[in-house]
Amino acid sequence: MSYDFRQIEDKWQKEWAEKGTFEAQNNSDKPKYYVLDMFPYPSGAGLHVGHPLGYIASDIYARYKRHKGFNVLHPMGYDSFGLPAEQYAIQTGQHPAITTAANIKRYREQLDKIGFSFDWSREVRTSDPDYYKWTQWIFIQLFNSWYNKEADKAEDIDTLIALFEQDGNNGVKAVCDEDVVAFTADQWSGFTPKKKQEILLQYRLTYLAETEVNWCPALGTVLANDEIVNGVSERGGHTVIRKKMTRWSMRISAYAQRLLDDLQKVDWPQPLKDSQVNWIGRSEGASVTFHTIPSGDVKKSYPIEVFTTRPDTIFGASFMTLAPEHELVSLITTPEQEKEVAAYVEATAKRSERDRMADVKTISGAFTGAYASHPFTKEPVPVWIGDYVLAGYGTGAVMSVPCGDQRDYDFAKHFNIPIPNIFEGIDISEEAFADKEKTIIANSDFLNGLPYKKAVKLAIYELEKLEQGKGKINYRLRDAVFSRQRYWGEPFPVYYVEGMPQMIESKYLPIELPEVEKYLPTETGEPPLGNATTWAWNTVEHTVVSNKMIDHRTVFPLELNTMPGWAGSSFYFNRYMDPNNENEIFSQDAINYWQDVDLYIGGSEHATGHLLYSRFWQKFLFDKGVVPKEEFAKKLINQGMITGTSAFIYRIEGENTLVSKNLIGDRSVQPLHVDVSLVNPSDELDLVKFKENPLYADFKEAKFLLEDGVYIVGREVEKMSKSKYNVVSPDSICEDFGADSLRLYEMFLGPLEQSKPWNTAGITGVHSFLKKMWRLFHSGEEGAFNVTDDEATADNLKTLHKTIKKVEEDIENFSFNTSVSSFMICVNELSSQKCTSKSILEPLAILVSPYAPHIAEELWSKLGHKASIATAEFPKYEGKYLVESSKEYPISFNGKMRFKMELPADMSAADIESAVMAHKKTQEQLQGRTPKKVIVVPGKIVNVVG
RNA sequence: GCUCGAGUGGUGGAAUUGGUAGACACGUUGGACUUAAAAUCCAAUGGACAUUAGUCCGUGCGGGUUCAAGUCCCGCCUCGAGUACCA
Repeated sequence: MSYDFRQIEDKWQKEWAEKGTFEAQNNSDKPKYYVLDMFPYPSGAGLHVGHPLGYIASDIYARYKRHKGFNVLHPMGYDSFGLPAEQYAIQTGQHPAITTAANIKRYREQLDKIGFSFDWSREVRTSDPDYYKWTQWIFIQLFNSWYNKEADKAEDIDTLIALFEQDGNNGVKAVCDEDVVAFTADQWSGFTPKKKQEILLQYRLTYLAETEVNWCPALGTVLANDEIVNGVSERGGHTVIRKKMTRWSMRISAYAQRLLDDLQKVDWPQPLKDSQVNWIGRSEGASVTFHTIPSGDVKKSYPIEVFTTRPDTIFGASFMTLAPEHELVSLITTPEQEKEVAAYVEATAKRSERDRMADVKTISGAFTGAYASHPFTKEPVPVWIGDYVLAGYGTGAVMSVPCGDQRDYDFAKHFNIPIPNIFEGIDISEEAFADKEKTIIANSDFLNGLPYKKAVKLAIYELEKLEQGKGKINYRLRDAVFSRQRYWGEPFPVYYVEGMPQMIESKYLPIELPEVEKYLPTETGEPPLGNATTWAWNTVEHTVVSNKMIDHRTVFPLELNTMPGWAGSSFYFNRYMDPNNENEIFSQDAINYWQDVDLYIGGSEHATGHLLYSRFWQKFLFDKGVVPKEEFAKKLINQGMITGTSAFIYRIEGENTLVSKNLIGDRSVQPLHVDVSLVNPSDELDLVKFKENPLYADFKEAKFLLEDGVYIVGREVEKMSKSKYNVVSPDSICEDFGADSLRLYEMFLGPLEQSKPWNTAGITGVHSFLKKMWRLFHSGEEGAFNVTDDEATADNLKTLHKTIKKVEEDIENFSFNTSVSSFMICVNELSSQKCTSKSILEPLAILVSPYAPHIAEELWSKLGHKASIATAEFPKYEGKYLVESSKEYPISFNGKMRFKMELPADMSAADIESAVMAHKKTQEQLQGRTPKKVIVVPGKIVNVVG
């Protein structure tokens, strides 16, 4: 019987499922280990061979840890809310829940075929009401919390109310809206309930705010910054414009510093940490307030607050620049400048974000006619507006120091604004000087002669004395918009009374998504949930009205937006610990046992989205005492992307003729994607199948220009995608070579973290390794199972232990590719040694089992074991079998102090030692000195360092 | 522009901490077994000269440190990823 992978794989996959082999217990004497994959969005296209790469790696590690005696949690689920299902619903009327369920079924079938050791009893789906009940619950917790800067943590909103009652908001150090108004305890108690709610909303960790949002008209929805790439929507590439809307926001900015600091606590890839650091964008400096000088036309003085990282250069500030959107622009502009300013503001508003970013070189701006008084010199400083100042960063206004900042310099040159030099011994006639380290300040009153750091300190000190500034740390990280005008997302547990948001009590959760007739926004521009009016009323009736006295005529009673895609994925890793708990998000026992994720594997594209939001929610839940760890994942690995290798045919322009790649010459041709399944590994197109394929009906009558009778296609590496016809599905690989071959091959392809193109050609290598391994256990014409109790030879043991050592090291270092090589060497050696010893083959099966679990399991059972190989003990490495030796040799001396020495055969470690000593002596005679260091390279050579 | 990362045979990639460069695999060539093919097995496979031994050159380029450099240092080149008027 030969290696029948189909039969073996079917058998064991069934067995694992039936016996629940991989179900983890929430308590155990064994140490715990939590291995997690980023759960997928179940798209309609199914899996291609690129998707399982990370899953295979994590599965190998999970299986390895089980062999090492750990109680392993290795779950899988689906991030099943999302835009594609909704857009499909808009087009076809098919309910997203139905398409999503179908897609999940397909995903599950595909995943099962690969033989993963997932604990499916813990599956979660973010679109499942039993799951999003807890997404809604966390939202309520966030609403009922504020961020206490003094304690540096989130606290219950009641503690804030207590503070207000005691002493107003004087002395309350909170992260809150910028425009909170001061009030006393007396004033607080005098406020109407509505007024109190308005104030509290400015402190809550999730709050309603009228913000400028990224509105995508084509998708009819709001997008987060990270959903926009190069000014267009990530999905679909549609135009995005700025628009003011009332949205829910998450006060993630409260956690900016902790999100930054705690990166040191986690073992995550440096590039990923770098991009989070960059995204958070901490910069230290000062906020400085300039006051405008009243004039005949504008009688009032307005304070303009700016943020600068260079307060030391304040004496070089020769003008100020506001973002065109800045709220003071209309207030301070003088009548004679009004026309010009209005025209400029309108022009920038028209330009999309994309245009503005694409063209950063063109300098534009307008003078407002206003002047502000310099804090120290009291000289008038002209106030300009310019689109190089961004409304969304800092205060949307800058003090412009042309001698120290290239953008200010260019602006000043363009508009003929003076460029005073405040740097000692620096020529600024050509460009600005921005080197902090070489800065010595001049022409700056009390700052003269000081270097950068000292000047910054003194400038801030003096500004504080004038009450016109203070040291400040600014973050680029903005609060995250949390509302989407979509159907297929979590509904908010929110209703409104007199326009103020109220939380529905937790006991009524989940607030389930209603059925709607249409998945588009309503005709009045409300979100899709606005189509479900009975739902809205019934929900309020059921959860609120029957319990409280609420006026039925309150305007729209329920929140009609839904939550964004990242809501459900920001805590799922914790829910896996106790996924079927109906009463709690998870039991304290479960979370205290599993604690956090030990190994998390997923793509780097989530660096500033999912991974940042998840850290934020984890920190919040930590503050509230819900989770015991402040970071949710100790170690993280980014697997690389497997790209596709597209194939091209070439049609001669204007003719129905297809020309083989190498015959194109200087003909003008149109390259067309051709399905990669029609091309063999030698790049030859299968002309028969090609002509039969209805996709290529246009070419039925086409002429072919062939080389040596075959059509050679062109190749190019691209992202795997249906539209490029370069998708290779794992199912076809499993069908042809088996899941074990697929698993081994994906690992063998190259380092896990590296991107690489898929190329099916090489898979025969790993496949024949499996066949060879099978033959170690089976012999004769019929291939009967054949393992003996023979004692292992020294060579056998050496081969085995060498492999144990290598494979163990490789797994610990996540170098899975090289361990596959080790398996091949091991099997080659054992087969040339004709090893049939059970004492060798049994540990070998365990060694291979994380990589090729089906064949290992089969052999394990044939060796007479009743229990699954999954928990068999990983074999121990014994170094004594590894002493290497080889043949005789002459000692040579090449004049460069390098000596080669081959060691005699059958030498023990002690013999090698004495040979080295003898060698040292020889060298002493030759050189007249003793070598300091001797290095033995296993096998053949001794190098002596003199 | 800035920040990371990477450049090794025909190809994917090995190379422990500075210690035999090219493991392992694909591909190619030759051979065995076959009527034949497939499968399997064996051998060769960085380049050049020599074909018996052998010698020289070789890890993007140019320098340097070292007995010894793919690996460390300095200066370049190329490619990839992320990010970008962030004051």
